[in-house]
Amino acid sequence: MKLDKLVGERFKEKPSDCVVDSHALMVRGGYIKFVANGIYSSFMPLRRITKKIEAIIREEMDRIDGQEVQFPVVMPASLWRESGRYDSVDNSLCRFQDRNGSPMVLGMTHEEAAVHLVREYGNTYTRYPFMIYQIQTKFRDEARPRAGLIRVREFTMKDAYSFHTSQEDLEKYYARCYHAYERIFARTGIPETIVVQSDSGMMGGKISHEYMLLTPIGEDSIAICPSCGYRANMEAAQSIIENTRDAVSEELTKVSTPGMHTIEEVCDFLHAPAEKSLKAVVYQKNADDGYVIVFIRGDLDVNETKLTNYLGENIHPAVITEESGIAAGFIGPVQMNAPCKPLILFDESVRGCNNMVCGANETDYHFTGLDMQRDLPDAEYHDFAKIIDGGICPNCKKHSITVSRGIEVGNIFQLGTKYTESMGMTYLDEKGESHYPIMGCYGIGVGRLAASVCEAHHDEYGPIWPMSIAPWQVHLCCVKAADEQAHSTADRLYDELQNAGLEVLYDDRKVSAGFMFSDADLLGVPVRVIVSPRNLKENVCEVVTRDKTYSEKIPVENTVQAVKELVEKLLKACEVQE
RNA sequence: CGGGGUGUAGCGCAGUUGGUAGCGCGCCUGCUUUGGGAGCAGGAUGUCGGGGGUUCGAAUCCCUUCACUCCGACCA
Repeated sequence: MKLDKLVGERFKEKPSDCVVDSHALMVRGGYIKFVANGIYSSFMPLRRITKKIEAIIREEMDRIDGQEVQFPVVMPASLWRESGRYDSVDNSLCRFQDRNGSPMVLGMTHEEAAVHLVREYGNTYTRYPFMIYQIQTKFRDEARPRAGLIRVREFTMKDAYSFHTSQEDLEKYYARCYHAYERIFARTGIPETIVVQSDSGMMGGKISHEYMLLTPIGEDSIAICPSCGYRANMEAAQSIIENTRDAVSEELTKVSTPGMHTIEEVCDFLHAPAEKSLKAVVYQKNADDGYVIVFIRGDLDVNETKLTNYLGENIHPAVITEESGIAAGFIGPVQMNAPCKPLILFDESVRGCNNMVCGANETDYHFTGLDMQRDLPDAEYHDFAKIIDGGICPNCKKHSITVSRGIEVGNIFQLGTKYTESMGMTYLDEKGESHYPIMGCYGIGVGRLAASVCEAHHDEYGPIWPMSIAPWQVHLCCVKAADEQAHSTADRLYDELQNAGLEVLYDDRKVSAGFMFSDADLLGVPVRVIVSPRNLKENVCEVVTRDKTYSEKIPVENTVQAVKELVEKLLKACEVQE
């Protein structure tokens, strides 16, 4: 490929709406162009990268006996009504009508299509297990796309669905897929990706894991225990608190706290530490706006995923109205008799505590000396708290938890029978009895993976692509292309490098060296060959790597061989052992 | 969905008593240059996000609408 014919411009200035590096570099480097909110077109360099990523994914899926299929992007609503998701999913599912007025949806995920495809095929136990996968466009009308390709509305995803006749068989296959995913991320250049336990939510599944690339720009928070290796998405991490109880319980006393709404204000005013206060967090159920109040230790936060899972329905932060009778800012568990009849829940962090500060359910008043055992003997406690940095590891019980940010580049999920049951997929076992197959599902966002590799491997000048997914393997620069000898030498090398089976991007534009090198940096090709009159005086070419770990002057006649060996070495470095 | 911000050339931005639409980069032509985004000269590019209003006159003032973006909520 000649660089002067490459469609897509590179430019120097950072677009003002880019806040993460991978986004800015992909726009500046001529990889993507913004089309609409969360929707991008890709130029050739990114297309070449994603094709290589897809090829790696295919190899690994095929290695674990996957069969590549393809589902439609547009599906009839009836298919989604079978699973119940046509009504249950929020408006991130894009619904529309065709010319006949039939309701249709754009595929945001393809469990329904997968079950539909194999519903008849899978009617006998003899055909299990099997896995089908596709690499295809998804559309999710996300509320808030951000960070370039990290979170978009239209994207390419590899999604896989496995079908089993027993939980044991699913688990066995799940382990193979777990391993295949580790290989995929290692081969695409981010072996540092970690696996974390994740929330399986209300999906009916039991176990799920997410593959996270740790980076400050990530959208997920991950609890990690360096001591024992425990790793979990914060949504799923159990919070353990050592409750303290003073030897002497004070009297429950109503005190005036005029205008003190927040925990900080109240605790400052009463000279009490936040750990000795009871915070009320108010939610409403999405379904009927019924109020839910969670009492939690003042210094902790509610993990809304845990709360949603406990309730079995979705919630949102409450709008506290006059009619509800809730005294916002002064809510407490004692003498709570608001007309709206809120559901009262207690977090484990306040179990059995005494001498606590809490609201008195009366504007401008709090109680001191609350004793959970004495004053609220019937309280039931559940884990609703967010795990905190420095918190107790649920596994090894040490105070060792660190919280980091990460990008979710993939997930695997033991789905169970949610879709096979709802969609009526059954098989007959050897005794002639009918059962629902058990499913697993496994996803990887291809574009997000490309952006994540860029995020993990770049410098201020551009991406540094790993050889395994680089848009080209070699970037041939002819500095001072007006010089006849240099140009003819570079032309010859271009042919010879290609004849040696290498993917070459050739820049023979008559531009300044600085301009040429800046473009090369933005394109991030791992090996660069520089031909110039200056080098030719010594009869050499410069061969350097984008990451600057290698820089040699090679005699011109040996250049092709040296470059080929270097490329092979770098390719090999991306491979993983069995 | 809640709260903030921004819309002026491909990109980055300036533009207040309301009076002919500007700068830098990029682009085109020519010459000179050429090892980390070169110099000179000339040139092209705008429904000032859209609609409505006030006014002799609106990028500028008013109303309205749309888009993008950031923080939060949501995320099958």
